[in-house]
Amino acid sequence: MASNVAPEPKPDRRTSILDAAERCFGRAGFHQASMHEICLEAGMSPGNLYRYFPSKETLIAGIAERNRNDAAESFALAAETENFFEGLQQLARHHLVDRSEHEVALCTEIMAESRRNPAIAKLFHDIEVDVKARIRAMLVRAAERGEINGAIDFDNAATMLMVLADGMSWRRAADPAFNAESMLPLIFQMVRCLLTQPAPTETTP
Amino acid sequence: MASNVAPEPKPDRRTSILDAAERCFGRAGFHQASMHEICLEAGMSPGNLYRYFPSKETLIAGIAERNRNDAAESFALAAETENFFEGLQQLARHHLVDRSEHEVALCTEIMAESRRNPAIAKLFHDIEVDVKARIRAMLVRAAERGEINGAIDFDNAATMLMVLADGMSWRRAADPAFNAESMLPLIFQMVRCLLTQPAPTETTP
DNA sequence: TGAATGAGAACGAGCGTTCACTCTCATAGC
DNA sequence: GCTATGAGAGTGAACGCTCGTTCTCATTCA
Repeated sequence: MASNVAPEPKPDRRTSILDAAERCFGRAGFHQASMHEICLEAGMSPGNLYRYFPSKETLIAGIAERNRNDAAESFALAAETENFFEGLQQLARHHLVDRSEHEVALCTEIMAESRRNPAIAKLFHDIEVDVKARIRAMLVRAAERGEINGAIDFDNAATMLMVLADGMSWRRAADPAFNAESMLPLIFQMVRCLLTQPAPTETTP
Repeated sequence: MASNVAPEPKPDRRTSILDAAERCFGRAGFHQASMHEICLEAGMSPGNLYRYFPSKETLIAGIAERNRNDAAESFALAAETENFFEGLQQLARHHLVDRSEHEVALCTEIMAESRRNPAIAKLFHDIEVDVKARIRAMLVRAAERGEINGAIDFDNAATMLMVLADGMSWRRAADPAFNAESMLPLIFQMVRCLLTQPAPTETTP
């Protein structure tokens, strides 16, 4: 991380700018946070900041990319556990409970932005696909080990787990007083049911 | 709802402006849609539009209020069914599947805005509280009828249902290709489990 | 010395908003 | 019947301001 081979002389400068921007964006939103504000937060003049990021757009993209990559990475770690439900529990705690309010706020911002900024949308979508593939792989492995029902639709089940995670995120964003931890037992009750019971008769009345 | 006692001569003008604003906001976001754009969409000059809404802020608040009220209202209707699971199914279809992509987009915008605009936050929170109370009442009534387990924690269960709904919303927002309808069977499998099975042993390891 | 690094005033564009004005039309006065 | 009156709907150029960005110039370091 410290010494790059080729042409990245001081990555710390860039990350500290991203840190400052993240604070401002989380506080005020992508389009209400001004570059002056970010410069102030980063302790840096506009002229200098623009030597590291050529536009506000790239700053937004940088934040979004870093945030999404962090999520995907933390995910990859927990996906490697031997016991499926234990891995899932660890994942849930990290992703649903431990995240700061600030991170949750940033997520809502990225989400809203990705609906109108194609570059962000692509980033967002690619990582979503990656995460879903990982969850699916976790499920398949768990089924092979006999931990969950092998007859379920793995794609739908993976999507459902993402729905649950998203729901917890949105709830945290909507209500600062929401106690994510207290919901975990119910979440796991439902997930166990989802993954171990036979699929319901697919009636669509 | 109507603030003035007597002289509300042409409410259609206000709603048609709100309609135009909703289209613009959904397309570009609250802070990237310009008043000029909204004026154009409404077929009206800025000067005239400002006779109906004194600021962009009030326009945003108007949109958010209308949107939230619509959601709460559609909710109140379905909550009155006799059979609990039937009412829930109807509610789910209306709220999770039938909503247009545009409405979903607007929701992400309102959510992001409510994290930094206290007026919107209050609006948002009040309606959330109202909806949760309604769901809770539905659950209590269902328990009295013996449709669901009477020993569950009604508050947590109501919150969990909202988590599910939020998750579906967010998933739709994140992925335009997401097929909400195909998830309904799984949702209902999980909800049945949540509401009819005994609560899990509350281990927090 | 020369390149890298940094500062901060300045710029033009675009924003939300205002203001001076016109148009429309029902009523009043003759 | 015809014009004067006045109130409200509607207009759009213009304003002040803030924004993202750039430019010029200083400082630091090797």
